[in-house]
Amino acid sequence: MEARKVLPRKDGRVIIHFDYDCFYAAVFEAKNPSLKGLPFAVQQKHIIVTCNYEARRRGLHKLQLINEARRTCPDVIIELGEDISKFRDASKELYNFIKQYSWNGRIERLGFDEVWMDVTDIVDYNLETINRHDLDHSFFYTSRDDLTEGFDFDATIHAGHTYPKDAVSNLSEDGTLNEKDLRLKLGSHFAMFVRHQLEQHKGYSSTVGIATNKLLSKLVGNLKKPKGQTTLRPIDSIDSNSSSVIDFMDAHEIGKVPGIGFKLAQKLRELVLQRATDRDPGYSGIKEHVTVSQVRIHPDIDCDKLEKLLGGPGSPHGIGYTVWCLLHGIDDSEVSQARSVPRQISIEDSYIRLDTMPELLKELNVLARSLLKRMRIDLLCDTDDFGGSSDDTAGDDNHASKSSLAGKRWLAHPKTLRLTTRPRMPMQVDGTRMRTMKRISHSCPLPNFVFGLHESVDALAEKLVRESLLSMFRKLHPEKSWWNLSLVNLAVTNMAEAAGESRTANGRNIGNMFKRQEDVLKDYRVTEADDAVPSNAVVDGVYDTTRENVVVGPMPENKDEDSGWIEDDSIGAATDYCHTCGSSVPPFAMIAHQRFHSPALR
DNA sequence: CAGGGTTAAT
DNA sequence: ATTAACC
Repeated sequence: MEARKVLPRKDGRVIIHFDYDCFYAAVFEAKNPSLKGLPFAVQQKHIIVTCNYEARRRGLHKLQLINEARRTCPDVIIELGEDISKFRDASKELYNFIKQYSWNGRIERLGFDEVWMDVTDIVDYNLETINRHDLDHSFFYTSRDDLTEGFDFDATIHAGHTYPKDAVSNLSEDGTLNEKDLRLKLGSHFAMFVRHQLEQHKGYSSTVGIATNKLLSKLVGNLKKPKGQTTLRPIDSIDSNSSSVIDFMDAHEIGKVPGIGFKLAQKLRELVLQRATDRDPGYSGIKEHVTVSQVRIHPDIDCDKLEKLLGGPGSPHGIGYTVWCLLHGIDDSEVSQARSVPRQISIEDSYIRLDTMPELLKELNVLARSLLKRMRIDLLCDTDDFGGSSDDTAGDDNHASKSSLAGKRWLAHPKTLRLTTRPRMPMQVDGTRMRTMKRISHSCPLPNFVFGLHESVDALAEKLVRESLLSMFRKLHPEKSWWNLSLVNLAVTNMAEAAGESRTANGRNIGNMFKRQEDVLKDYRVTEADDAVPSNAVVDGVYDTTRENVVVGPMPENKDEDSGWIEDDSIGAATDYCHTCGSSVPPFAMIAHQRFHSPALR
């Protein structure tokens, strides 16, 4: 390994990061706009998960206890947000909306309320056509195909705010630096435009950051929190003695840097504060505010030392180098391509107390049902009807509410089923409870019967619990050990995409093209500018979307994996029911089943 | 370190 | 197959 000098940041890209403002609250407000002026919060279990800005003005904040919130603001309106399906739906809708403005498909979601977009290609295209002698009367092309689509803008300035606040605007005259700056200016105007479309057509406001990589774009957006946008201009002095990026990163608390989570942050703090962050007898609430600069300045900080400190069993290789890069604002990770199917589907719930078999079985059934429903929503698509639409006209086939399943096929088959629990730690002698959030999990092949569309979700869920989940649970919590769960999570992972899979066409397996449903955008006309929008950036555009969305990616290599899932040979017709847990158990297995219960009951 | 997740990298 | 990290 070489002693690296300043390996330069790559500033060749333009990345936009969107963050929808108080998203959960905004979803409720979109449906019920009268909430907007009122203090409004969304509750999950006993906490406020988010609240709108009116509520924040009155002293509420995220992750606040309900009681405390009501005391602080008796007028607050609270809605329950434990069922997250509407948030998921809204998130997908907004994501798909933004995606229409992407040319290269590099658009990535993080959680429900954040999206990155790599607009390098769009910026470069516009850079080629822009008139450098009349920058303040520029036109931004938002479509390659239709040159009437776009908006007027002033390319001499950034849209919105910038990080070096009012940086030396035209400091460098030598092409390269200005070119960098110009690219980000274009990016900022495009960001303003998309953000504006979002607000006009979907009713959601967002906060955005524009920079040359994912890390910086996300962080810089935070500077103007509600409804703002900020561009980070990478300005390095010629002698490398000063850098806006370094300055920007330096001020951050170490744990605020994306990619440095709880554990890494703790280790870095220990390094800087020498060995005493937590559990320091004598001190309880020390200020453990360690900044990026403190770590970066620290003598023991180079890639190798960091690797020794942070690397270990279970950590990714090269973590030291990665962290070193993050501290310096370097992040070469790509904005990932939009995917047509998720990598994983999981659902979970948490419990105050879950320590008996009947309760567990009930909860497993509930979770399994939701999981199967979600699989049918996210993984099932209409089988291609060739032009002549299949009876989707008036004739609702026999009342069938399940009619929708008729012509459906699976876009992907998850191959793995995973059960995760978070055991509640037993009480200690002093009555305290070792706080541990650790999860444990067990996985197994997902039985193929779950893909059957003729059986009801309820029936399939029961079968899944009986034939897979119970034995998995037993491996996580072996007999003899008493358990009390604070969380149960069920997931299907390891998606095998079924691209050209054709079981029906014997022998004939023509590579089938499938076109994604195209979102049909009506023509839009924008008339209003956002607060932060400079008046000259008012956009006036007409859009049409004939976006081809070809699914690229590895061919499915569909290994067998279909054809005859062998039933668990020990499962016969279940005729008896367990008196303890109520599950149906084949007679020959009842003895073992009972044994399963008894030691657990102490 | 709350709650209901998702993703990436072992 | 399991965990860390992120929202």
